[in-house]
Amino acid sequence: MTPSRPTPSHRRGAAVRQAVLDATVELLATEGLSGTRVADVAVRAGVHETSVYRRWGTRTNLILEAVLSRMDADVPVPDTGSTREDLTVLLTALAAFLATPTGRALSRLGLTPDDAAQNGAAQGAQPRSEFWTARLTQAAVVIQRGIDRGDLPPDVDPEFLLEAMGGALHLRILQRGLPADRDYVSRLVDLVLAGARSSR
Amino acid sequence: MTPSRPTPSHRRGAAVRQAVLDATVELLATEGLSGTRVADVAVRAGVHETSVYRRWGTRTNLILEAVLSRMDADVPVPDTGSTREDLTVLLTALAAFLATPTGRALSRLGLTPDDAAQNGAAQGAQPRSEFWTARLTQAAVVIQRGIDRGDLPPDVDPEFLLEAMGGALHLRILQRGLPADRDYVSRLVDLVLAGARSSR
Amino acid sequence: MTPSRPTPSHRRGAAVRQAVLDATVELLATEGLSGTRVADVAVRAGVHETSVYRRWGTRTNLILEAVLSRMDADVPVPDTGSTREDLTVLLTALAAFLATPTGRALSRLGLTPDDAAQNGAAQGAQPRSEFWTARLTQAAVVIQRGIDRGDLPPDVDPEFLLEAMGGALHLRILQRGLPADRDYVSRLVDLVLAGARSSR
Amino acid sequence: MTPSRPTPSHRRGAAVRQAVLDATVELLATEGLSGTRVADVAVRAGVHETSVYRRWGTRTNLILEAVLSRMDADVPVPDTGSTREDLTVLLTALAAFLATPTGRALSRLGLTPDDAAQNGAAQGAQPRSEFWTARLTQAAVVIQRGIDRGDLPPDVDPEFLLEAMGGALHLRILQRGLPADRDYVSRLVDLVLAGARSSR
DNA sequence: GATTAAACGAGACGGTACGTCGGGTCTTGAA
DNA sequence: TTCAAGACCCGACGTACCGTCTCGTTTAATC
Repeated sequence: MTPSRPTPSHRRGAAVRQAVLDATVELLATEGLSGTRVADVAVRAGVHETSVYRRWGTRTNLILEAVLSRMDADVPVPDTGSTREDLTVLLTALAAFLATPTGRALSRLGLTPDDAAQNGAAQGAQPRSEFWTARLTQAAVVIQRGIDRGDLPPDVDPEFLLEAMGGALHLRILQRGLPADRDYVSRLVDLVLAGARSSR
Repeated sequence: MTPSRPTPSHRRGAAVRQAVLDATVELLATEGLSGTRVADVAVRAGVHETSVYRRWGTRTNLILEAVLSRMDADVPVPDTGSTREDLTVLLTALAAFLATPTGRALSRLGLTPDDAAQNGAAQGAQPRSEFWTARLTQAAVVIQRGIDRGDLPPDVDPEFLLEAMGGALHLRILQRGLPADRDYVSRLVDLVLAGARSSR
Repeated sequence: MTPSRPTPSHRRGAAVRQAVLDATVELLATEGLSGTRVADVAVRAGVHETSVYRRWGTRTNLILEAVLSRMDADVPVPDTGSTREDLTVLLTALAAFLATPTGRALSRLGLTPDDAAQNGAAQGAQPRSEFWTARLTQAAVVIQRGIDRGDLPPDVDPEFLLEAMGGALHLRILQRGLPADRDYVSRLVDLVLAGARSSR
Repeated sequence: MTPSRPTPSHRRGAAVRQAVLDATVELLATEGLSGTRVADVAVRAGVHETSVYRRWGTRTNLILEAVLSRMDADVPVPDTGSTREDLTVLLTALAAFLATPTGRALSRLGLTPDDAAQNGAAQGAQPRSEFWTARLTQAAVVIQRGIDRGDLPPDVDPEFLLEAMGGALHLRILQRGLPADRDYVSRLVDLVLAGARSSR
């Protein structure tokens, strides 16, 4: 299954890192979030548990990194020439990813440890938050191209629109456990596009 | 099935039940999700830990029930006479609830145990899923009144619209850790209302 | 198996008592000591758990009474006309009983609750102790008949001899888990009889 | 399999092991069997409860090992030059040990878990059984020396005699809760010695 | 034959201990 | 320096079973 993973007893740096990340994603996919234990990851990666802790510090960090890297790979930003098509493709990929055990894990990781951000302001590094912001910013080009193309009015807020669409999928798939098929995505894109064109 | 007359045990049971649920909500609010331990809940409720396990079986069940009952109480369905206003009020309340530690807990509870729904179909009872469905159905009257009033075209799908709006808040608040102020809610309502009026 | 046990919903006194005792012995035989739970006994006896506690107070009391009554029934005092034969029969029956799960339970019940008799003197009722004393006294007639018959010198201590023989079986069967066959019993009787005849 | 050199983990392990065993014996002596809780043992040994479970698996295993090691230390095999004296010393020590809370615990530990040995044959490791066998074998030299010395006929069975004497003490002290003073031990030795010399 | 007290059914609860799980740390030896 | 190895710490979860409590209900003896 996994390509011959060299285990020369003492591998170094990047090799260990990648092996662990791969093992994490695999376990996430087969065992789910709570079934993904650091010890198991270590065994599967052919690495000692201590090494994992040395590098990532906590289980949450490890999983977060694994999941986010996976999402980056699985949900690319398309460029088909059509705003509508771009969004459909993007959201379909997102829906597919979220339906995955790996994707499901994302929603359960909490901002940093638990809900540390109890006080109004975000005081520390919040990897997940930053990730979403980065992700939305990346995807914003799809909207931007629509504006440039004249498909959309120039005053729309790209991130806002994407947040609305992504959020719908998030809620439907992750919270409600319902599927988001092509038709659903289509209606969603239509709704938001129509709203964006006529609002204000 | 409902006992014709509430036996004394039932009466005592109900008292215990409520005390535990209240204690859970309180701890959720002050200690956060991971800080809410069954033992502490029991102490605070003046009840023995075993009684909690007898009734709810697992920590997750307990917290789920507590959170959901709380949300029902904190996010009522308004009826102001204006569709726009109804939605604004509803979503503002939802946003406020989600920003709460109690609300935050909701997104981290997973469908039933972990991600048990690995196999395509939902095979068991999934309290959270059912809850959202019920919640959206309840709130659908707001949209329906808009249709009756002529505010919205008759062919819109109430749950779909609510899912889109609720999802946006969900993603923004719970995943991104950003606030959703009144203005944000406003724009969201505008977007979806405009989309609903002109799409298709 | 059990003869039609009348279960007219609310049985009284002696009937309940006997049903519970029977159920206890049965469970002891099939499930062993630690597998004999009060709740199970109650179910099997067709009686409510509370009734068991009302009557016997503690699990230990219940089991003790059940075991002792059983031993009285299973290990009768014989009278064959021969001292040697009497002892052989008696000890063989005892060995058989001790090899039983029910018999095995006896050695694990402790004097009263735990080891309450830490202080030198026995301060309370110790049913098991009394039971053994009574049992040895009963069986002493076998020795006494031997004395009367001239088989044994008049100054031997009946209880002492029985204690030695019973103890050997006890240790061998209950502690060592070894069988005590007819030959073993025979040698034991020979040893003690020979000792009693020639000592002092 | 035995590690050629004790690794540091082993060294630390041994320290923990001894501390736990000591703590167990102490608690056994002061609190009795049922008062000896794993948690308390751990605290007293300055070790975490989990470490105890890691090593011994169950409370029973722990206590068994503690008790048996203690008995080995408290009941040495004497060599006074006189068979009668050897036996008296040996049995007196045994009686003293059995009268101890620690000794008392021995009789209540069951063969392995409960009465698992329900089926005729001993299918697994039964530490207590093996212990007694080893103990009797050790003590057999006392009898053997008696034979060599001409005190006893050459065809007597050493273990058999010891079992008889040990069993008497066992029954008297552990089951009947009665004391076994020096005179009692004396009579017991006399009885068995006389029997052994003249029987058959 | 109605009344009443003792015994029983029923079900939840209190309480204590056992054992499990998994995240995370520490020490030492070796590559 | 990094990693392997293995025991440990720590804290929470969940389970098992004993025994108690309250109250409704039945039964048997009494008036």
